[in-house]
Amino acid sequence: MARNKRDIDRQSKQDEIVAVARRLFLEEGYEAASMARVAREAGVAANTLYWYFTDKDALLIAVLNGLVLEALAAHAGVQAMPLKEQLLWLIARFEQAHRLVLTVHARLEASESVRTWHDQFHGMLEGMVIGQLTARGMAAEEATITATAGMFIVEGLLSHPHTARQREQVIAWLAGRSDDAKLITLQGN
Amino acid sequence: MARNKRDIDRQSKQDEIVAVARRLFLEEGYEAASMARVAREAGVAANTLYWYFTDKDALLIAVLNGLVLEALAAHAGVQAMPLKEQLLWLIARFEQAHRLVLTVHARLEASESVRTWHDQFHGMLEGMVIGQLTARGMAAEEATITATAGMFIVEGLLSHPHTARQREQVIAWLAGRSDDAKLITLQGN
DNA sequence: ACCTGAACACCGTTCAAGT
DNA sequence: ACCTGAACACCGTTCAAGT
Repeated sequence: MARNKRDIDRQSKQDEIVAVARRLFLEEGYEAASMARVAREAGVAANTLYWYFTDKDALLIAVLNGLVLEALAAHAGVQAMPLKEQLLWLIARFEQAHRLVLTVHARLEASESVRTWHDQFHGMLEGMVIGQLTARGMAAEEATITATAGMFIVEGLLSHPHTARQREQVIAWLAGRSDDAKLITLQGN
Repeated sequence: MARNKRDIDRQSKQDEIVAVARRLFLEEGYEAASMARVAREAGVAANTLYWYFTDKDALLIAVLNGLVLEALAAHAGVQAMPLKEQLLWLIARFEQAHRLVLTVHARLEASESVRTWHDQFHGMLEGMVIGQLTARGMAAEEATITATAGMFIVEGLLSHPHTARQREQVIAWLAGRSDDAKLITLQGN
């Protein structure tokens, strides 16, 4: 909670750096966008970045949090749609950030902070999917497995170039699978 | 086709370097294992590596080719098993190489040679899965989609830490999906 | 043909010094 | 508190020189 002017200044400066980093990370990739480059485009010396962020991974996480927060806000507008449409929306939205999906996975082993962020993100997203599936009548255990498989498929689509047709088909396949599970659940009752 | 002694010498020296690189890449990761380190443990100067390999990505590809070739040979012994068992075998086999799965994806954009290798590998593996699914009676188009989704799920399992129980369940879920498809195909006839 | 020492252009990060 | 110039320890890679 930023109170006084100093905190607000610090926050806005930090935001400015994150904005530059976000643009460069998305345009050229995490590895190709050096700290020196980010600093130059933000109008500060390279080592000044370390006054605001402990290291490059912390800067990455700040960028990711921004992207996720905006996506969550935008998701409110589509959360009433069928799950299949929501997944297609999600993939389309994160397509421009597909490089960062690969980056996060690549830095999992080297950076504990990235690993922590990744685990929390996965947990949150899976929780949302499980919630929707159970609300639609799927059994809890089946919903958990379906959510895990669904995450993997979404990640796969984001990580691999593919045609619009392929995307449609794979997501329809996934949705069909969860429909079957619901049917089986209902038959069981 | 190595004919004379010189070619054989070159080949064996190359193999020696690849063996060292493989051990280091698997143990410490591609990024952490520097060219200097590989060279030192192989008993040559760092720049000597560039006499045998054009760059670090070429060395990575040589390591990957070795792993894949050995896996293909070993696969002969399990190819009669149900697809579900084959997938579990595949995941168990590449578990120790899970870091390299992330590495390949991370280097897709930066390195054209890695991208080419990755695309060929995906094509080969998907082809094998599609072949098995159609041989078991699944329709061609459905088999293609199932194979794509299956690859994504296997990659997801290799990329994310998980329990043996989770692995069993997700693979069973996937196998169940392909059984349903076969059933539908048969009903259609 | 094969191998090397020395150098190059980077990289993320640290530190002492300034205001 | 905030920012910097200079340096540090690396990195992959290149090149001229040796045998």
